[in-house]
Amino acid sequence: MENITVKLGKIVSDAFVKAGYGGDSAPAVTVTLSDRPDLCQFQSNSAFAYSKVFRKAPFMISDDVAKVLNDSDILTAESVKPGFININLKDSCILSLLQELAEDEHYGIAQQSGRLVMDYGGPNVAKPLHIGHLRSAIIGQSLKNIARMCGLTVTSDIHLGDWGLQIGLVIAELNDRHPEWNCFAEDYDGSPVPELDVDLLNEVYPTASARSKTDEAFAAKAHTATFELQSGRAGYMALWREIMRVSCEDLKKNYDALGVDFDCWYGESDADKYIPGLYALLEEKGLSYESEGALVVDVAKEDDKSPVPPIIVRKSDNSSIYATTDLATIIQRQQDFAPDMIWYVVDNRQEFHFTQVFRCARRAGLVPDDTKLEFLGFGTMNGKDGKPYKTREGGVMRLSDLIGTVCEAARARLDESGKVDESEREEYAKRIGIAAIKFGDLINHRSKDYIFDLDKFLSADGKTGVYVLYAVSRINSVMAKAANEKGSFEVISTDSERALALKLLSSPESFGAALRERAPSFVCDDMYNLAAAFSGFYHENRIADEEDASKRSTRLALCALTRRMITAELDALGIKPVEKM
RNA sequence: GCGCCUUUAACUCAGCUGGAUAGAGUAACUGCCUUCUAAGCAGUAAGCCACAGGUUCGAAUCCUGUAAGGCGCGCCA
Repeated sequence: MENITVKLGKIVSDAFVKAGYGGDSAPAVTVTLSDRPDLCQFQSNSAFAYSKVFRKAPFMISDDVAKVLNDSDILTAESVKPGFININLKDSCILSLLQELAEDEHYGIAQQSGRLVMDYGGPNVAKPLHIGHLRSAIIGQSLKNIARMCGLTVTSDIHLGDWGLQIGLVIAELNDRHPEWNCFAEDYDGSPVPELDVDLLNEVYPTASARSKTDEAFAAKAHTATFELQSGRAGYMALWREIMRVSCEDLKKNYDALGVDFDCWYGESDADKYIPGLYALLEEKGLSYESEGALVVDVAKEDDKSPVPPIIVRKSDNSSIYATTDLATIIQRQQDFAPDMIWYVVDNRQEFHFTQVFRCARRAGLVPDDTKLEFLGFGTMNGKDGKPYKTREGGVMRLSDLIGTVCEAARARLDESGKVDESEREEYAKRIGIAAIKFGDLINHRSKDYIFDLDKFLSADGKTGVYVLYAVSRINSVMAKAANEKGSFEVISTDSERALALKLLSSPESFGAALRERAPSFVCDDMYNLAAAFSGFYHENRIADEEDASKRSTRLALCALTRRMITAELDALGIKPVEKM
């Protein structure tokens, strides 16, 4: 289905031509939602642009165009000084557009095509998920859903950090503690390695990481272990597989709880087999050379405002580095998926690194020239003091702790209200908690830092995920009262009905905006506004017990369509609604 | 030092390619539950859009500069 402003844009554009303002030099005509809802529903400011080309006062042009537009039987137009064209849809038109929207299988979202690979999540194995991992997961998941709803073919890849120094650190630390383990023997025989558990891993990594900063000998051991692992040392590989088993199981559990999933659970290690080919290609094209013992590729450009140093593709100890695996992964993705775009949903602070990686990939021709490699950076979650969020104890908050705390608050509120059966409260509390967390994050623009306020999440008043779920549960409730009645769009009799209707018609555009800007906040914000429009409508009109049949029928149809649209938006944001609350 | 980002109401943030009176939520203050869920609705108050120039008929929005804060700048990811 065509977006409403696009549809109107064409009509107004035709009117410009009919009014005598055509030709190749004529600017594009645009129609937008009105900035002044008290004056009109939609507006076009194109007469201003036309006045420059046609050397005529804007008002004279808008006047001519409005006259033509008023011949239409679906809208009324008014020319307002200095040159605005104010447009209102006739109610009959609104009603038929609502019907069209209700029948559209894509929720009115304009469809596009393309193949997209998305890289998000990016957790390191052997490290617990903390709130620093939250944004990549939920922004990535949401962008994936949005892209799919817009018609794109998307493959998502978690891109585990499973092949770098962090693994070497864990191996070195375990080796120190348990030198007797079979996997550390030079002549490891392939027998099963000792079983690990996630709590152990979660403790070992931070310890090893801290130790490497002060203990040079230990750091050297970790580097050696990393290199030997990457070289395929059997005992280390066996231990690595055990680390992976334990860690991935735990990661899956955490991502499941968040409602985040991935089509591929590839890691840096899966790119390993493309590394020799990468080195060969770089060598063959004469791009790589040795510098201070490392293998590097120049990626500077003449118009760089500040010097861009060469990218290191192989460390001086011969082991690979994140640039290596990122480049090799591009080869893998090109080979497996031949995407039109690859999106990286990664912390803003990695932008420079990806600039280097993308430039190197271009120089080496790892993907066709028209394949887009995009860095979609996200901002940091800061505490109320504006610094990276820390718990009261000063540590980093575990993701599972955050989810638990917020869900507990939701549970307490459900217990208090008593609207939900005991048997369903736990599940509903989880959904409400996750909704609060996801909405609270996604309402912020992807690329900006934001202040994370746990108290705000717990109170859940106002512009929150809870508000939206509450609106949905009220729709459920009112529709249940008239369950045997289908509803149809017959008549608009109040302003709040019309406001809701117009909001519904414009909602699909938020998906296009979110996709174009690669930012779920557009859908999130629209969803809130739709829920708010519904709340106003709900309070001002009787619905299930309205006596006039046409009004009742229309209002029920509005409820059904609102629920459908909000549900689609919730779905896009990875939020599950609840039946009641 | 160089580069990138941010600066809008007391607080947290919107503000699309420049356009008509700069918008939400929170906090504050008023009203509204014997009628479909008050986790709600309606309203009041609150803004030299960081500062200074410039472009334009018109600037929170574009350009230049200044200030404050954040982030990044070869062998972590």
